[in-house]
Amino acid sequence: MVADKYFPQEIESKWYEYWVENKLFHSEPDAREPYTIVIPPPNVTGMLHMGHMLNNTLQDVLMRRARQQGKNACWVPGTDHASIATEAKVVAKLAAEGINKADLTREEFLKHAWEWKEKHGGIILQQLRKLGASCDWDRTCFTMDEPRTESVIKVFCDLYEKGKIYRGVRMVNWDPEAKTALSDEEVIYKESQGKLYYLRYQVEGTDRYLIVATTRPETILGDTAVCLNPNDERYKDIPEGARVIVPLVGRSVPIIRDEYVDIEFGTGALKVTPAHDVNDYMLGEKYNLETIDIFNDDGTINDKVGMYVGMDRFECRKVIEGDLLSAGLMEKVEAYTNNVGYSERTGVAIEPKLSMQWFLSMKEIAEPATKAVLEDEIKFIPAKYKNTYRHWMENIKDWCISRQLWWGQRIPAYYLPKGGYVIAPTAEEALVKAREKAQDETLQLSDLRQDEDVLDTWFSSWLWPISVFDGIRNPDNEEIKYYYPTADLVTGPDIIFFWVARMIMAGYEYRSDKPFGNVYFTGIVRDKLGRKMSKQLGNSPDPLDLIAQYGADGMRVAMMLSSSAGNDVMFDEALCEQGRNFGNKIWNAYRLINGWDYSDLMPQSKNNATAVLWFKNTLSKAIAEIDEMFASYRISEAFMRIYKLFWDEFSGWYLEIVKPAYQKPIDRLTLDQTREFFDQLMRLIHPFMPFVTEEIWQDLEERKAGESIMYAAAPKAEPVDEHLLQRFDLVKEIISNVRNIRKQRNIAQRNELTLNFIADENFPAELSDVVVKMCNLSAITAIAEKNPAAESFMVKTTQYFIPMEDNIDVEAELKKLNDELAYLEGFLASVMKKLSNERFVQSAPEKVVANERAKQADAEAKIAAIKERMAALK
RNA sequence: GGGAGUUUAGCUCAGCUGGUUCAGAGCAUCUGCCUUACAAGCAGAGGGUCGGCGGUUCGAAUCCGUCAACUCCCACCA
Repeated sequence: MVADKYFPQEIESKWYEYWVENKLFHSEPDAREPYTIVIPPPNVTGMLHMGHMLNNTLQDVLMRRARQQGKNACWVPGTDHASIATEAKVVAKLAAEGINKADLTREEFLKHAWEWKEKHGGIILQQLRKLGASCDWDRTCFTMDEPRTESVIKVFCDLYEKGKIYRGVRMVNWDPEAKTALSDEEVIYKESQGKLYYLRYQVEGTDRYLIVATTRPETILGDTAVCLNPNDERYKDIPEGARVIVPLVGRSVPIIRDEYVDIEFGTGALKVTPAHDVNDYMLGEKYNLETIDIFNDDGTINDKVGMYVGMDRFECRKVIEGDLLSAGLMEKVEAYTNNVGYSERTGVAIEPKLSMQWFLSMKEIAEPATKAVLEDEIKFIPAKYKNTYRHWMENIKDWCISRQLWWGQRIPAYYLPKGGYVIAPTAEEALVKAREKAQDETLQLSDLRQDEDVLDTWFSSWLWPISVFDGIRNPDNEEIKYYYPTADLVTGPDIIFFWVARMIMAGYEYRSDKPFGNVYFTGIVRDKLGRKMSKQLGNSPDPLDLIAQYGADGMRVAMMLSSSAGNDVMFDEALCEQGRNFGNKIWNAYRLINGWDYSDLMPQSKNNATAVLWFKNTLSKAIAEIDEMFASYRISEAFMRIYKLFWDEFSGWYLEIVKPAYQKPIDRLTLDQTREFFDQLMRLIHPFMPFVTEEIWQDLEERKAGESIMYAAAPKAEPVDEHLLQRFDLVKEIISNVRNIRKQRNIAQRNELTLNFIADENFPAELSDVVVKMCNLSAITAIAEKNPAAESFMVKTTQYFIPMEDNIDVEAELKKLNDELAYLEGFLASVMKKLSNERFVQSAPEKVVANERAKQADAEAKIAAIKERMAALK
């Protein structure tokens, strides 16, 4: 017996515990077909936000649906160590305690970091439970736990041995806040308002000045050339080998000429700072220029040049601007908008910086991964992301995988005392290799120095679908063979390069197989004004508050209601309310049938038999459509179909038809069939609303201990009697017409009416009991002639009359008929226009033409009937 | 600068290979109802030149061209 009122909060935690206690989420390899999803691991110290809600609701729907289909469903949860983000948080926390990271040893810092992880880590997974996520918690992984770390190190060593990992000095994106290199993907370009400074460079030994435009005057400290376009007429007179003096710095640097310089931009003269600009770096390489790195790792000026030492780069820009002005070396300053790269994690402006980093060469590894997506071996939903993917993959650059951080997997490179390094998974193995390499058996562990850097977080998570089943360390284990490749991946398009593409590469590199069959891209959750949800705007509701208020089921419905694949979700709290209301509807429908008395003696009425037959077909038809929608990943549509099935067709029509009169019993057969329908409906709804459906399903019958709707088979579609459904639509239309007349004439439902009709083939005689009940008719009888003293209406070609004791409003009736006539004549005219068009009759398919002829006949019959009726009224 | 996508009712979106008067759904709105499952509800109603223009076709929301607006991705000329 369920409670009177629907309070989701009262049932949800109960069933979640039940599922967990009975290990209903747990999966082990067996004979069934596997269905696997690996969770996109959230940041270990993160908090749940609306994006997680959307993402995990979808995954849970897919999981629960798979279980209903008899698959062995396994959803692997876990968290990501998120090296930069987490390290930044720990640094900030230590700073708040007055501890400077620089004063700590690596070991001390990591101790703090692990403490932080133990304290905050996994909160997010606890939160997911509130949503009803059916993850196999026994399998919870962490990208930096031991098996995952060993896998990462093993892969690093392997790729190194394959010659795919190399070390070198390159221009990288430097984050002066986190003091680490970033990959290209971690840099976000934003338009910013800046200035374009025109600086005066004196041509050495002359009075002439070259005017050079730059957005970054502070980098003059690192200037090692000025570059002109060889075709630039303005500078033809400047002799080869001329030099200029860098303003303020006084350094003499060569003038070089290269077509790279855009004659149109600025003055056509470019200052070259090879250490601090990617393009300048390439010029520097080409012309063998000196490289002067003027910044410290934190973005302050170093002592290389001996000016402005210790000053922050932006502070320095201001000061230099003033100094240039007062020295008369500034021609002018213009407002200028340009794109500046910012760190995705810390938000500070990126400083291009030359440094020694580790790279993974991507070209080869990308090939099979590109092919897999283009050939639909892996399907993207929606498919439009295939283009994005292809474009990136075909222009892929090497991946900078080293980070100057401590929180992460330390690069297994060990430097020898006399130069050179070896790569090995452990220090002991490294020592063996080092002794061999150095031809020195006396080398000790303490002689080796391990690389200080850690690996990019994504270098760990790209292995996720494999490493969670230990498929890197033990490639032949039973689990990886059973669960891999996984079925679906649900994630956001923002990490298509960071993660999705790289998982595909790792999949082919390490399993020679795809990591997943389908990638379902969700959109971004925005507020109802279309703005991204953000902490600063304060427009991001706390999902847990919403769950507390509307229930997890309501929350899940809200996520399903407006999210077709790849589209952003405009979230509105009203959607949660709608979800909760639907839960309430289900609850009350169940309370209704649950409260019915039944009688074994009572035969099933024709009315009830009809209703049961109709709903059986309606249900089957819906199931077939829902199956189709799931198959094409139109999950929101599937939900909406179920929503309408339950609310309109089941509650609005079926239950109203079979509902016994007050305090009257229902016949046993109808009751049983209704409860069976309810059972099926609960199963259909369960993937979307697991809690309320479990509560009711458990109440519907005595269940065995540990039994759950989660494993009740999905309802199957039976063949549908379309003719019956069409005939029933006539019934609905008749009922609706009668209701309208009642309303217009203000006749209460409890007052019986008589309904007459002029019989023809469009009168659903076999279903008429339903009309009698729903319209509260004393009788429904055929008459031969029109009844002028009656309200009338028409359904298809059949005319209906409700005799009225008082006079009917002839004027109004005529007007009604007239409107209808006008409509039908217009309709007929449009049909005739087509049919009289020879070319239409010739070129249109037969079916279409036949259809038009049928419409013609139908309209003509109706028009005739209306005209007769009008004549009778007059 | 290059590319992709979007534009249909007040809002969020369906509308797949052109063909029913094809212009739909949910929500919101309006009207009438506390009818003993549910007012978190029931019964009804209104609401759109399918972004603009042009073309193909017997026939266009649907195909083509063009213009406009918005969104996103990539590149990063100082």
